[in-house]
Amino acid sequence: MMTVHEVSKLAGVSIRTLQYYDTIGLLHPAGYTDSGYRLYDDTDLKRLQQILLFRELEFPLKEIRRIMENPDFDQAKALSQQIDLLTLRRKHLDDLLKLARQLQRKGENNMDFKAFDTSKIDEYTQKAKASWGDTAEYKEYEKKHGKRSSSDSKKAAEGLMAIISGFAPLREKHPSDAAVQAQVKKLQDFISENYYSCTKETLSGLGKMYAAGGDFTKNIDAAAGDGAASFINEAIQIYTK
Amino acid sequence: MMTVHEVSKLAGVSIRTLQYYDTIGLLHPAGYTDSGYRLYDDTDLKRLQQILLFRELEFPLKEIRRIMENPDFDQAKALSQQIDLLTLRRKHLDDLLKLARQLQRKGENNMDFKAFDTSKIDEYTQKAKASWGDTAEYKEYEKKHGKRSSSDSKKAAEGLMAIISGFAPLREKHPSDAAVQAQVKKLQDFISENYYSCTKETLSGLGKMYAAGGDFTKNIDAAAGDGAASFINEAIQIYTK
DNA sequence: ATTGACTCTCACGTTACGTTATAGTTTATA
DNA sequence: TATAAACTATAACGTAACGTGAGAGTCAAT
Repeated sequence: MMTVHEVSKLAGVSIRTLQYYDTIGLLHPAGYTDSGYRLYDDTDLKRLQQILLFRELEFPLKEIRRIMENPDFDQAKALSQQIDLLTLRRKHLDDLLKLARQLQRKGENNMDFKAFDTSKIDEYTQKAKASWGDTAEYKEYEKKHGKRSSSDSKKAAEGLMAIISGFAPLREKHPSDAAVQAQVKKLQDFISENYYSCTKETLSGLGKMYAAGGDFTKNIDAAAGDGAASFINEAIQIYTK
Repeated sequence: MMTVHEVSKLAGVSIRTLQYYDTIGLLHPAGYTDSGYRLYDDTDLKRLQQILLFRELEFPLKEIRRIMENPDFDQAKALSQQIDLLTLRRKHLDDLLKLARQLQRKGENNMDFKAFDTSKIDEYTQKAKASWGDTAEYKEYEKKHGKRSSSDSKKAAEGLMAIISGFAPLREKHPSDAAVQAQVKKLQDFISENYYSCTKETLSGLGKMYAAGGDFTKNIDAAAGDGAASFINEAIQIYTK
């Protein structure tokens, strides 16, 4: 059993934060002393770790609580999503870095704000949140963000997975093989049509995310065989170079 | 001249945000129509871009204003620091990703919170802020964070640069050469003693930052010759593998 | 028994906007 | 030319996640 001070030191959060998390019901300590001092155990620490991961991804504390309160909360699933989101964020940082370097070199104008665009991250975040039960909020979101009904987006997702599956019979070839590369182009075109303009750069980022070990990796490997995500990523990296 | 709506669309910020930035004096539009509508020009857009970069790095708006108000505000210097900070953040994300993957694999406990530690980022942020004039706040910060007086830290910095300079005569050799690798080890030991425990992993991250094109790159190249930062990074990457 | 280091619970302050509410302005259309 | 549709303005209150004292017990060591 650890005191607030000890947990604070170990986890790098303030004592006030621990107190706050207790009062809002996000993280109750395992117990209290007679005099009301908080006492944390290992389970609490693990929970805190989860919370901090969500927090790094800028989930509101209320959301985090809702997600973790859920009786069918799935730690593995959460980690999967967190990995996807972290990968997206890394991509975002890379974009910003590139912009900064451009500005540095050209000293002059580069009136580009695409690097600040977080819509892809936001979208995945929304989906992730929605996958944790609250159907009401999700419908709300769908209504707000255009009419693409969930049946439409399901159809799009199916089309995407069909293309992904198309990689399965190509697995024996080299990623640089013409047939494989053609399939990559198919993928790019499909994304451009159904989601957003998919430049080579965007595609490269997607490839990395596919192979990052999160939900994407799982789904892809399930659809096109183990190791498929990694294979596709290799093909994409060749294609985009 | 663009309206709020147009700027909002282009830059991906809300109209409210533009209004707010105007009232707090962070970004005044170039002019107003007779009826009080805001009108922005290209200069404003460039300024907004700078602001957004600072904001991505979680600088408080007041700080951003103070920095950019400063008559000797140096855009190039700002970009340099921003690059360093973005690089640090990327490293931070990589750490989190690694932690998440570990948790995913081992399903079991990995009671490690080092990945959440942002002290290096915070420290550099403080230094960056301090370099923009406000000596009062900086002294305050030094007082708070232990007694390492600025003379002490200057001595440490000098020691570091001495080691960096030590790479200069080795530039003709291959990064994997024993002499070069020995120098890398010297560097690691020095950092461990004077700053923080410098694992191979930490060192690898530092190497990348050295070569990222920001302040570090500049200082290193100035001390040990052009291209030195990149050379040192290569040596580090070999050493840490 | 006292001191110094911890801890507790209020309770107000802060940042960066989101969100109405109310009202004037400009543009497109009938 | 009237009038709706779309845009913009200020004002003012709401929110999230704590930071920062204030005032008051608690615990470990001297």
